[in-house]
Parts: sequence; C-alpha cells; structure tokens
Amino acid sequence: MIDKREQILKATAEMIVEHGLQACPMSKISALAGCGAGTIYRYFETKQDLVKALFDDLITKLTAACTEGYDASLPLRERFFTLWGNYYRYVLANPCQRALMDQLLASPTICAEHRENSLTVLQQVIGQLLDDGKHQGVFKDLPNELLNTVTYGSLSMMAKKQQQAPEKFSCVSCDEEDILSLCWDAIRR
Amino acid sequence: MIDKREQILKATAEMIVEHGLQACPMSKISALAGCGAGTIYRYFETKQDLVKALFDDLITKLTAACTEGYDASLPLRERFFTLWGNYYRYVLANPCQRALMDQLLASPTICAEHRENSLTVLQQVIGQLLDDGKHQGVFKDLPNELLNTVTYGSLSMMAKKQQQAPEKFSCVSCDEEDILSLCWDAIRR
Amino acid sequence: MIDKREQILKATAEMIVEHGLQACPMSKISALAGCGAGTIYRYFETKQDLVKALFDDLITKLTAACTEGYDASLPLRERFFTLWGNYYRYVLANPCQRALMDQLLASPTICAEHRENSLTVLQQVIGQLLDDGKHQGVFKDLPNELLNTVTYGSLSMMAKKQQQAPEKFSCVSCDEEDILSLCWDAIRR
Amino acid sequence: MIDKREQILKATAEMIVEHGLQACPMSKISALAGCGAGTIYRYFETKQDLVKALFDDLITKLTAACTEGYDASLPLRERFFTLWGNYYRYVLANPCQRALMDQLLASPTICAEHRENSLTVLQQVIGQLLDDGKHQGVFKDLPNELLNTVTYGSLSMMAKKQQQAPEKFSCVSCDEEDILSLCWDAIRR
DNA sequence: GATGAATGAGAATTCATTCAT
DNA sequence: GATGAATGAATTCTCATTCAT
Repeated sequence: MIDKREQILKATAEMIVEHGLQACPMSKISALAGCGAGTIYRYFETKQDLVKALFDDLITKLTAACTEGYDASLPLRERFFTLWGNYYRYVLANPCQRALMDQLLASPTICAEHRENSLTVLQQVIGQLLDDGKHQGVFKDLPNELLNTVTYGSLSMMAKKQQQAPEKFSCVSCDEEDILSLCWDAIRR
Repeated sequence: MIDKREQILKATAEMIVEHGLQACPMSKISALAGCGAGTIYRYFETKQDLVKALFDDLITKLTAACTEGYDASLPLRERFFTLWGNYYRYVLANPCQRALMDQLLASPTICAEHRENSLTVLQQVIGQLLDDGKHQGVFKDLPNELLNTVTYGSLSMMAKKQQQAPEKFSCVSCDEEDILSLCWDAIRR
Repeated sequence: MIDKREQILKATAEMIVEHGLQACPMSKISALAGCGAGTIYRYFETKQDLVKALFDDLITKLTAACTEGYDASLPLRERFFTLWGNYYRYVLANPCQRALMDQLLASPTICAEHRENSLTVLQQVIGQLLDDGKHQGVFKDLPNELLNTVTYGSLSMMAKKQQQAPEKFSCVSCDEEDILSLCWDAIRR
Repeated sequence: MIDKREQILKATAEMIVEHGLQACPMSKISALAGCGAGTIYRYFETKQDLVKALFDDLITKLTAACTEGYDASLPLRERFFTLWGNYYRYVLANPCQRALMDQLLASPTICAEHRENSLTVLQQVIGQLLDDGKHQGVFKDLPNELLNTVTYGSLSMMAKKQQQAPEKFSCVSCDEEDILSLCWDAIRR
C-alpha cells in the first residue's frame, strides 16, 4: 500500500472539492481514504492541521510544477511563457487541485500570514522576471504587484472557467497560446 | 428598526467573511443580527436557503452597481470604463461583499447552475459590449469568454490583493485608471 | 418541572457514585437527568465544569448542614457535639453525597487550591472552636490541624464504613454518641 | 532491566496519582513505563485487570510494611505502636502509594468484595490486638470496627493532610508520637 | 517476546432546527 | 411575531485493544 498520509491528503482534497470545506466530516474522509477514523489523527493532530498540511502540499507541488524547466538566463518572452505556461497547464491538468486551491485561498481557514509565506518562493521568481522585464524596457513601468495580478488573475480565472463550463471554450483558438499572449500583451509596453 | 431580513443577511455575511463558511453557526448569526435564533427561520427556511439568499442578494446589488449610468449607445471605450469602473469601485468600496463573493463562488455550496443563472443579466450586457467592440474592429477577434475572463480575472484579483495587502499598493500609479487601461490594452486589437 | 440544573447535578452525582468518575459519560448523565445531551451544555461549559460545580454544590450544602444551630457562645462541649453531630448525621443521611465527596477529594480532578478555598468557611468555624478549647484548657495543646484531623478523619471514616458494611455496626452501642465521645476523648486534655 | 511488570505497575500508579483514574490512557502508561502499548497486554489482560493488580500489589506491600517486626506476644502498647507506627511511617514515606490507595478505595472501580478480601490479613491482626486489649481491660468496650475506624481514620487522614499541606505541619510537635498517642488515648479506657 | 500502527466503538461537544411561551 | 431553551443527530477526537512485523 502506498503512503497512508498521502492517501488521506488525497481523500481530503476530493471531499473538499466535491462537498465544500463546510461539509467534509472526518468520518467521510477516512472512509474515502480507506482507513479508520482514528488513523487520520496519527498523521495530523487536528482537522485544522490536516487542512493546513493539504494547503502546504498543494503549494509545494504547484511551485515545483511552475518552475520546472524555468531558466532565468533565457530570453524574457521565453521565461514568461515557460513559467506561466507551466502554471496554466498544471492547473488545467489538475482540476481538483485548482478547485481546492480556490476554496482554500478564499476561506479564512488558512490565515493570511500562512498563505503569504507559502507563496514566497514563487513570488520571488516572478518578481525577478518582472524586474528584468522593466529594466529591459519590455514591460510597462508599473508596480510588480499590478503586472503580476493581471497575469495571475487572468490565467487562474481562465482555468476556472474552462473547468466549470468547458463547452464555451471548445473553439480552436481558445488555447494556451491565446491566453498567454493576451497576458503578455497586457503587461508589455 | 430597519428591515430584519436585511440585518440577518448582513450578519451572515460578516460571519462568513470573518470565520469562513464552515464556522458560522446560526446561533452566532442570530446574536450578531440581534435577534433570536428562531427568528431567522421566519425569513429563511434552512441555513442553506439563507446562504443562497445571501448570494442572490449579493449578485443583485453587484449587478445594479455595475450597470449604473451604463448606456449602450455611448462610445465603446466609455462603455467599457463605465461598466468595469463601476465594478472595480464597488468591490473596493465593499470589501466584505467582495470577500464573501469569493468564498461563495469557490465553494460547491452554491451549485454551478444557480451561479450561472444569477449572472445572466451582467453577462448579457458584457456580451453585447464585446460583440460591438469586435464588430467595430476595436477588440481582438477572440471568444467573448476569453476576452471577458481576462478583464474580470484581472480586476477581481486586483481588488482582492489590494484588500489583503494594501501596503503593496500605496503608490500613486496603482489606481483605477492603470488597472482598467491594462485590461483595455489586453483585449483591444 | 423542578430546576433542570439541579436535576443534572443530581444525575451526575448518582452516576459518579455508582460507576466512578472514569465511567460516567455525558450521554448517560443526560439520560438519567431526563434531558438531551446538549442541554447539559446550557448549564455547564464542559464536563470538567460540571464536576467542579457539583463539588461546590456539595460543599455549600455540607457547610450549611454542619453549622445549622451552631452557636459560638454555647459551652464548648455543646459546640463540639453540635458541629460534629451535624456533620455525622448529615453524611449518614446522605450516603450518595458522602461517597461522592470521597471520590472528588481523592481525585486530582478538583485541584488542591479549589479544594482548599471551598472549605474556608468550615475551617474557620472549627479553628475558632479549637482555639477556644485550648484557651480554656479543655483541649490538648497541639496544633489545630492535628486535633481536627483526628476528629474529621474518624468521623468520615466511620460514616464510610457504616455505609459500606452496615452489618458490622448493627449493635446498639455504635451510635452517634459513642463515636463523638471517642473523638472528644481523643482531643481533650 | 528490572522486572517489566513492576515498571508498568509503577507507571500506572504515577499516572493515576497525577492525572486521576479518569485520565490515564494506556498509551501514556506505556510511554512512561518505557515499553510499547501492546506489551502491557502480555502482563495484564485488560486495563481493568491492570488496575486491580495494582491495588493488590499496593495492599500486599502495605500489609508487609505494617506487620514488619510485629510480635503478638509483646505488650499491648508496644504492639499498637509498632503496627500503627509502621503504617504511618510507610504512608508518609510513600506519598504516591498513599494517594493512589485513596483514589482506589474511593472509587467503585475496585468492587467492595475485592476490597474487603484483600484486607483480610491486616484486619485479623488488628482484630486480635483489639480483642486482647479489651480482654485486658485496656481498651474501651466498644466494637472493634469502631475502635479501629478511629485509629485508621485519624492516621490516614493525618498522612493525607501532611502530604497535601506540609506547611501546616512544620511544627516540632506534629510528629508520629503525638498522633499515635492521640489515637491510643481515644480508644483506651 | 516486544512493538506501535491501525482500528472503530464510544466519548465530549456542537449546532441546525423546533416549539412552548 | 419573536424568542431562546431544549433537543439529538452529527461531528471531532480519544483510547482500549489487536495484530502484522
């Protein structure tokens, strides 16, 4: 049998995505994970801890996915497309994780500070990319937060919409290229 | 005393924003609303109904705010800036409602169908705007969903970030103009 | 229906006496009290609080019973026999309360400080009695604690034994007079 | 390593004394005993059995301690002072065992019959002593139970008080001699 | 023999909902 | 109409006991 901790996290993720944070009792999580109710408490002290661990796990995997193959020495456009292409493909390929992240980021369950800390790595990579772009005169001379928000807001919303109403995006032109280009256009000079 | 139903909705909104959907018992809602626990049930059949009503109320107010002063016969740019300016100012001015909407839209508590229906009015207005823009050759020839998602995703994320970390946006240039222009740039040809 | 709080305390007392502190679930207490499990929590925040309240209640009743008709201006012997006679009759007449007190005083559930504080009133009355007796040269010139312990230890143990094995005390001479006299003899000069 | 059974009994005793019968899980007992949770079950069938064994162990040790050096052919006063002096010194020297006995004797966990049986040996020795004393006209002509209860009640309570509030007994005169003499005085003619 | 992870029945506690006042 | 005490099902969490290693 594979790692039990992993199984519990997976079951929790599925339960939250399907029924919402407010409707996923430990009993159902354990049933879905295929273990006794008490077993969860060997791996996580409280339900709160379980959810936090799930969040951390999510962020770790997302960070790894986004930065895969990313090389800060490549040309700017390539860096941008690699990073955000990685992000976009990852969330599209993992709808459950995307939906889960959505709920966790919207709820006060994960406190602001924890949320902030966990994203540090990714934010630094992005911050460097934007700084370089502004230096080279490629990006608009606006605060990183603003430039980044447009990109991240667009892509995350796009992924969400595609998963919630895929029929509206069946056309050929709605692919990764389009949406990434749109974002690129938005922030370049 | 103002309308009691309104008070209950307000109390529910505050509780959800502060403690999350999974931690707002009816008893605390009634206490915050200044009424007995039983009284809520005169206005809403179940807790589920209360939350749905809250969502509908939210959408109704948002729709009204966004379309205020909007005139489909005005020039395209003006229409765009009126509509999204309205949106952006409204969510910035009502952080509680913005945060609440975030949670409700992320959670499966409000089913997909209900969510979709409630946004019909706003979507039609936006759809018309985008169609007109593409007709006039001002907007990119991409699906409405895509164009709209970039705008909506950027603005909603922007408002969220400003509320969660206002210190990062204290600079002068981070104002409404910038962010709306960025969105306009992203979708125009 | 009489006071519900009182009923819950009574049920708790009976449960503890019959099954022990370690085997009286709230569910059984509520069943015995004739109320829903949740109702207990309207009156006591936690089980711990319930037990503490029970202890306080016990002490209050015991103090009242012991000091009934006690008058510090009466002759020493009369004062002694009134006070300890009251005590002895009370514990014999209320075996459940006596057994309960025994358990609560033996267990660390009620912390030492709380235990000490609750007995302050009774200890002052007894202290005065012993001081007066030593002044008058009637009692031995030994520390109050010691004199008192002999009396209290003897009487409480006596009551316990009589309740646990009444058959051994069926003889006529084992009455209140004997045991009180024995205690009086032990501490007088 | 010394006997593991002994270690488990010792750990159990400490846990019960510190946290009370109602709050000493097997897991914590095993941790304190320095063995696996399952190991306890090699030595004791159930938790109930463990507690019973602990009680029996306690009584055995107490009986041995009390009767050490006791000789029924010695003069009455010496017999009395040996026996109860042994008892008193033993409980003072072993506060944990004293406190534990207190809890076990107060709780219905150890059933009345078992309690009674285990004390048979000690009771016979004491019974003989009291019978002899009454025969010789030294003790009051009252039932053994009564005479014994005064002695045992006083001494056990005394030990308890000294351990719970040692500061009140710091005076020189509060020693073994005083308290034993007090008891002797109480029951002699 | 010893271990401690796993179990699930059962414990404390919460909370949506009802209903007598 | 409004109230909030009462309810008990449902929830989180604990712990005695088992058993594969």
